[in-house]
Amino acid sequence: MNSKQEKIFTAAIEKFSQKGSTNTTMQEIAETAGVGKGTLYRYFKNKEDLIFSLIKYGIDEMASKVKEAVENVQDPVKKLEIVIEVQLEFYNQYRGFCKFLTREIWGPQSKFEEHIKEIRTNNTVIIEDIISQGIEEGKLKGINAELGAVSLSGMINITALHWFMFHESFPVEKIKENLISLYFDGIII
Amino acid sequence: MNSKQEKIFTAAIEKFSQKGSTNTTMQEIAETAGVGKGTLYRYFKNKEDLIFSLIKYGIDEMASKVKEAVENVQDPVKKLEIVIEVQLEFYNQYRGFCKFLTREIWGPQSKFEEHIKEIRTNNTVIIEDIISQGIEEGKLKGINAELGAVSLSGMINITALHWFMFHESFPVEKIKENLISLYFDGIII
Amino acid sequence: MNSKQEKIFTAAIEKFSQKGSTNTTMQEIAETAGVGKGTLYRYFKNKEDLIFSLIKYGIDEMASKVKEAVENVQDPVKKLEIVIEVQLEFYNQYRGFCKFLTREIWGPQSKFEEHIKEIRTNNTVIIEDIISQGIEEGKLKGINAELGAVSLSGMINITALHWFMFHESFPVEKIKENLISLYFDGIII
Amino acid sequence: MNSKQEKIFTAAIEKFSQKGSTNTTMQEIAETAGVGKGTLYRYFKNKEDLIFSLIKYGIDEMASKVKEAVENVQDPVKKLEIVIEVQLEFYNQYRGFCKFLTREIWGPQSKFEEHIKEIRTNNTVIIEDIISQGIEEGKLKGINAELGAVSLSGMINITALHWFMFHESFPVEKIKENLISLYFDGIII
DNA sequence: AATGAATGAGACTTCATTCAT
DNA sequence: CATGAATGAAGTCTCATTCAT
Repeated sequence: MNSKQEKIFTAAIEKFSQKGSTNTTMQEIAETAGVGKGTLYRYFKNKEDLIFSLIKYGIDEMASKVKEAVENVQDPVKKLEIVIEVQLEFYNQYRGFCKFLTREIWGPQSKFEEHIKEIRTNNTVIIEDIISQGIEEGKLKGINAELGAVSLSGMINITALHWFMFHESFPVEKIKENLISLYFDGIII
Repeated sequence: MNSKQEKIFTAAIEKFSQKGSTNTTMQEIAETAGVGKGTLYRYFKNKEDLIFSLIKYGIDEMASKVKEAVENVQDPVKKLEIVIEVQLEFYNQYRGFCKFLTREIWGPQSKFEEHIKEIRTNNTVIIEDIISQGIEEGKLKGINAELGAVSLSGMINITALHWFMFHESFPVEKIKENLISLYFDGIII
Repeated sequence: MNSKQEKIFTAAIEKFSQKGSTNTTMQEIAETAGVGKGTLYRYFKNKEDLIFSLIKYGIDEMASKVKEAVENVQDPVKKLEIVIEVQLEFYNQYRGFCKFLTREIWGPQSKFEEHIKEIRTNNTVIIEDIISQGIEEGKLKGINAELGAVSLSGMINITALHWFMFHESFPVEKIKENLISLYFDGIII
Repeated sequence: MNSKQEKIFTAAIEKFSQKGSTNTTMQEIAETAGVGKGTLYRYFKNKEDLIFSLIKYGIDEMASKVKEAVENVQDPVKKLEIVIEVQLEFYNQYRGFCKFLTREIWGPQSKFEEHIKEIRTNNTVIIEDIISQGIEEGKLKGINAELGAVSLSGMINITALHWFMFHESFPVEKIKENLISLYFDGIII
């Protein structure tokens, strides 16, 4: 990735996570990134494009990390455990992005609703497929796979966000254990 | 509640849920409510106050419905079932509010962060208390009660929102069953 | 006409005639008119709308003055004389508008080209009709009426503009005589 | 003339005639000319200089064509006929320049007002001198020579522009005949 | 010499808020 | 009390110009 674009991305996430995308001005992003205001518009068509690119970049990044981690694992139960672990780690490492993402993904997407749907789907579908596989193999309960995937997504996302906002520390290991216990002892037959 | 204030609330939720609070102008709210722009400022100090009042009103409303429904029930397991049911029903009935709330509650609270924390806590604490009670009574697993509460909250909220946005219908009964199955068979010993 | 709109019109013509519409900022117009910047946008959708409204208003004004002056005259030659006189007087009285109009009417109309054509036509057609009438009555030479109308329009407009820019005074009477002599002794049989 | 400068001139006229000089960016001109943006600044001090150079180049070109064509002619009436013919031909051949010129020459000259005056004068004075000569020789009416020159200029310019904008074809011969008839039978004793 | 990435002044426009009616 | 015309701070975006390569 281009180094200047990277600086802009980093600056944007920092600001967006602190103040929300709507309350952050392009001016602020430029200053934080250490570039001129006009430079932002060389790399992104407009503010909306910058936001959308960030969402896409972040989700794709997370999704690919999850895919990679799960690739050579066969057991769907083990796979789900890895999903939880990787996502928690990702959120922990990129807390700003986590905050930013949660807001934007449920926001009024107006212009790029379709893209957001697609992006969001890409992420959820990974989990959904694992659950479907697990159900077929008789290792997981026969619940609605989509609902199972969305629920897990929501649990992880909201819990992480809650901890970032209400607690000083984020004990990934402890939270992971709890979430797995909570989600597994129900879903495993 | 004053009738004019109610009209404003209704109009605001309608607009906020469609376009987000930042993309909604006071003008639009006034027009939708059928009152003059200046009138909004008789009932609310400013836009921020209107947003905050809405959040508070909505959450308090939901919390009081939950409290009321749970009041005379002893069994914590039954209580949790009721929580899920009541919240799903509430979101279903006030879909606009559900969308609005999810965005705002995780948004950049800037000015009234403390109030939001308090409000959000009020809601989560109900669930947390039920879980604590259940653990003491030996009916629920000994997980971290706060995490259990936040997880449930997230599951319900995100799942509801997902269904509103990706599916035509919202089969409350079916979703309730699935969520209960998912959450219960794990948390119940 | 609304008094504030009139103030804006006057201010806009003053500025536009001095610096051209593109080099005049909405800020300047607001200041000159003694109103707030936002007020401009209560009366006009945007800058383009303001420019277009001015053109339309001015041309309609001039056309209606011409029509009125010519109404009860029968002789087409006398009519043409009146046209020249009225237009010169109009340009003389509203020099700023004359400058502004000449630039805009031949400018890159982009968005409202069709409207401009219509407006410009409305004005030229009055002269064209008089010429056609004169030809039918055998009092004017059988030249192309449209060309005759456009030529006269151009002569008047460019001559007026030239005098405003290169001479201190604008001797309407003298110029009128010269133009009539020039245009008449050719067109009259 | 340098070949790269010529490419820039051609590109600039094309764009200016289409969108007006203010609505054309240096970027666009560079792209159309097939050179880098920075190169424009090797050949012209800035955008204003480019515009001014174009005006000067075009008018000088036209004026020299007129001068050349008129050089060995004695009769002032014949001279005027040639002026009309040459200018119409010139406009017809360089329609884009005709549009561009008409706008700019009457535009808000701000920075180079004096130069424009000089340039414009150069052109008008040729006609003015012919008229003066004709008056002295007793072949033309004793009207104000400057007004006669400006009027003819205006007639030709505006008529040409009108035909470019409102009609598909530009029948030079027909228009020439009409203009000569119109202008001559009045100005010739 | 030629290029085009980078810059930032400045333009247009929106909208929360005020206040005279 | 209610209204909506008026305001101007502030935001997004454009584009002439510079300068390192």
